Order: sequence, then C-alpha cells, then structure tokens
Amino acid sequence: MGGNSEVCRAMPRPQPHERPYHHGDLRRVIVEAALEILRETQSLEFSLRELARRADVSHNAPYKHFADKRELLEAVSAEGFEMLTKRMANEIASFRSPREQLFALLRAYIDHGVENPALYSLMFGGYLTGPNHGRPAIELAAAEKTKVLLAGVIIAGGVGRAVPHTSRNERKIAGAVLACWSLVHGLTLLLADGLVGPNEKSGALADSLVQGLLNGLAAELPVLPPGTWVGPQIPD
Amino acid sequence: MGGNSEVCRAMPRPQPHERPYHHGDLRRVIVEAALEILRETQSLEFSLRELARRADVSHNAPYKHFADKRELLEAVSAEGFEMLTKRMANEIASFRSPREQLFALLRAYIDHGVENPALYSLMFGGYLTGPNHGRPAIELAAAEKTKVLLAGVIIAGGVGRAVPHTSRNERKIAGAVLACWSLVHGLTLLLADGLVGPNEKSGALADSLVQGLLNGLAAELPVLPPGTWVGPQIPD
DNA sequence: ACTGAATGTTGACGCTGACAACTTCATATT
DNA sequence: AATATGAAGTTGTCAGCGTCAACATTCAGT
Repeated sequence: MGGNSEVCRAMPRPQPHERPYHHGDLRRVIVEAALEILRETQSLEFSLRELARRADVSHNAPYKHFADKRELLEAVSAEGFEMLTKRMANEIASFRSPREQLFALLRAYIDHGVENPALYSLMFGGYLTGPNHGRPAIELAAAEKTKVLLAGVIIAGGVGRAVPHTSRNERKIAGAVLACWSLVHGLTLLLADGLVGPNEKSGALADSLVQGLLNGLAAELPVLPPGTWVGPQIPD
Repeated sequence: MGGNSEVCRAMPRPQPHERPYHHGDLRRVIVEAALEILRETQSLEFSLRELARRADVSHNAPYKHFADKRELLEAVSAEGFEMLTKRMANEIASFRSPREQLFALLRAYIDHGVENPALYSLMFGGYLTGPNHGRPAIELAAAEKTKVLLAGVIIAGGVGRAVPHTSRNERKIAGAVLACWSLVHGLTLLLADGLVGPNEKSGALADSLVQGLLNGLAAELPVLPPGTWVGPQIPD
C-alpha cells in the first residue's frame, strides 16, 4: 500500500537523477510524510529519522524546521485540525437547513476521528499537553478555528431555536455547546478506540445520540453553575 | 513529593543492608513505580530502565515479568481501570438513591480522569490499540468491569424509570448508556486536555450536562437504528 | 562580487528497548 | 541429604533513536 520513496513531489525536481541541494519545501513534505506514516501504521511511534529517510534527506535536516520532535508533532496535530475544519466546512456546504448542517457536521467530526484514529489520538490524546507545556500556540490556533465552527453550527442547528442568542443566555448556550461537543468527542474516541462497535453504523449512532441530547437541551436546558450549585439534590 | 528510593516495601526485607537476590514482588513494584512516574511527570515518555532504577534492580529485570514495554503499559492501564472501578464503587456506596448514585459515580469518573490525565490518556488515548493488536486481554478484562458498573448505575439511576429494563427495550437502553458514557468520557478528556476550563468546577459541570442529557433521554429516547435509519430527516 | 543567513550534511554522544548468556536461589523429586 | 529444574535477577551487547556541534552548499541582498 503506497510506495515508500518518491515522496518528494511538491517540487517539480528538474533533474530526476540529482536532487538540488536545497529541498525547497521540506517542512511541508515532512509533515505530510508524518501524516502518511500515521495513516499507514496507525501508530504514534515513528522516528524523526524515518521521516527524514522518506523525504530523502539527512537525519538532521528536519531540525532546520522543527526545534525538536514535539514541535514536529505539534505541526502534525495542527494539520489534523485544519483537515477536520475543512472537512466539516465542506459537509455543511451541502445542506441548507441549520438542522441538517448540524447533523452533517457532527457526522464529519466523528468520521474524521474513526478514519484516522492515530491522528485523532495525537490531536486529543494529550501527548502534547505535558505538565510544563500547555497546548502549543500553533495547535491552539488551529483548534480554535475548529471550535468556532463547531459552536456556530451547534447554536444555529440545535440550540438557537430553544434559546435565542442573547447575552443573558450566554451561559446556557455555552453549556449546550459543551454538552454537544463532549458527547460527540467521547463517542468518537470510544469508536476510534474500538471500545464501542464498529458493528453499529457510527453515523446513525451519532445522529440518534445527538437527537436525544438536543431533546434534553430543549426540554430543560442545563444551567452552568456560577460555582456553587452541585448536582444530586434533584428530586429523586 | 515522595522519595525516590525505598520503593521496596512489599517484602519485610529481614536485613535492610542487603536486599535478597530475589526481589519477591517485583512485578507489582514496577507497575507502582510506573504509576508514580505518571503522577509525577504526567508524561508517558518514561523508560523501562528508569522504572528498573526506581525499583533498584538491573535494567533487564522487568523483562522477566513483561515481554516488552507495551505489555508493561497494558498492565499499568489495567491498573488504572481497577483504580477507577474501585473509586466509583466507593462513591456510590455513600448514597442510597439510584439518582444520587448515578451523579456520584459520574463525578468520580470525571475526577479520576482530571486528576490523572496521563493515566487516563494511557487508558483511553489509543496508545495500546495499534493496528495489529486490539485491546489486550488484561486491559479488556479490567475495562469490562468498569463498563458493567457504569452501565448498571446509569440504568438504575437515570434510564430505568423511563424505560423498564425489558428485553424489548434493550436497544434503547444500550443507546442511553452509550450516550451517557460518551458525554462523560468526552467531557473528561476535554477537561483533562485543558481544552475546557478549568475555570468551571468540573463536578457541577458534569452534573448539569448529564442532567440535560437525561431529560432528553426521558423526553424522547434515542432509538439505535438497526442499520438503515440515518439522521437528519427530522422536521426542521 | 561578497557577505550572511537559510538550509542540508556529517559525525558524535548518551540513552533506550531488546536479545543472549550467565548467576543465584527456591523448590520438588529422588 | 543431594541434586536437578526452572523462575528470577544480572551483565554484556547491539542497533536505533533524539539531539548537539561543526561543516558544506546555496540563495538573497548589497
């Protein structure tokens, strides 16, 4: 499945028998090689040197573009967020009603995770959020775009009808968005991890789950507590 | 926080100045050392050799108990599931009403993840579920216990009232349990990953989210499709 | 034409996971 | 009691890894 050399196709490469000393676009080629390995092996345990080999470059060339391995992985993760955002944006473009858009978007989200479990692990598995380093800037920026798109469609497609988007309702809306996101995120990971299914069709599964959640949000919106309210004193 | 030697306390060790040639309980000591490192560094990138050093043992001793590093990590993950199950069981023992038990259990689940993000990553982050290996047996066994406990309490505490536990309702119930689990799982990961909060109190957050979900489940239960039904043909 | 910054290369270092061969010791059988 | 057996721990070794330092090549601006 897929040859292991000839990765360098970003540059026309005028003379095939001798690569020019400078690669031209090594950074991107390396990130793409990483994505390729992730896709092929579904494992995060590849080496920087292997990437260099795939790019037909010395083992130290990547260090001119990434300070260390973590920074490379951050770039790959960011690329994953870009792919996810693009995919969701594409999906929702095919539908007109906000409701349909919402479901299409959530399905795209889940599919992205199920089809690329290793990449999804990298994005959300907490490899990169060590104790010292919070989420790196490059990743945060990419993740933020994803989040904004997600929130917008959720509000338009499911929550907006029940709760108009006024500033008074901000907490409620934030809670609803968080609930949706958590649900889909958790389901994606359970599916990607093989803890659920894959006997069930994930798309339909997601739809019905989100449907249930939206019903709940409409019935009685969760109120994000200002800090005091704690759960189970609900009439039993 | 915590000395780095004197780990060996499982065996009485008659002469403190000279360890007996055979350690006595090395396997457990190594797993505990791994948990300790995870807690201290919140990173999965520790070495087998470091564990051996902590256990005051040669760098190859662990190989008498684990075939390779992966098998060691599997054992650690399994231990994580045991801890989680124990913690949840403890929590629910403090409450009588199924509803209270449900919320207590979910809070325990979330807290476990938020307090030990690296361990939670190991358990659910897909490190161990490569392409070749599905979830290892030891981990599956431990995870299954967790799942059973979770499902039982969810059914008793939230779903049982709306949907009696008959065989006809099996799909509905499974869907409701999956929805709950996904929601809490996703929320836990978002919190552990720092993508949400921690400005909000996670316990209260979870309660309100689950509350919303349960309302939804009660209002109109999601029907897990037999394979055909696909989402968004809901009246818009 | 020259200089400096990017970019790519070579060589080295310590650490790691893993394997093989050896040592110690507890136990089971004779 | 003597001894064979094998589990548990040790030492030695190996290739591969991430990273650093020093050097080579090319491009861009003067």
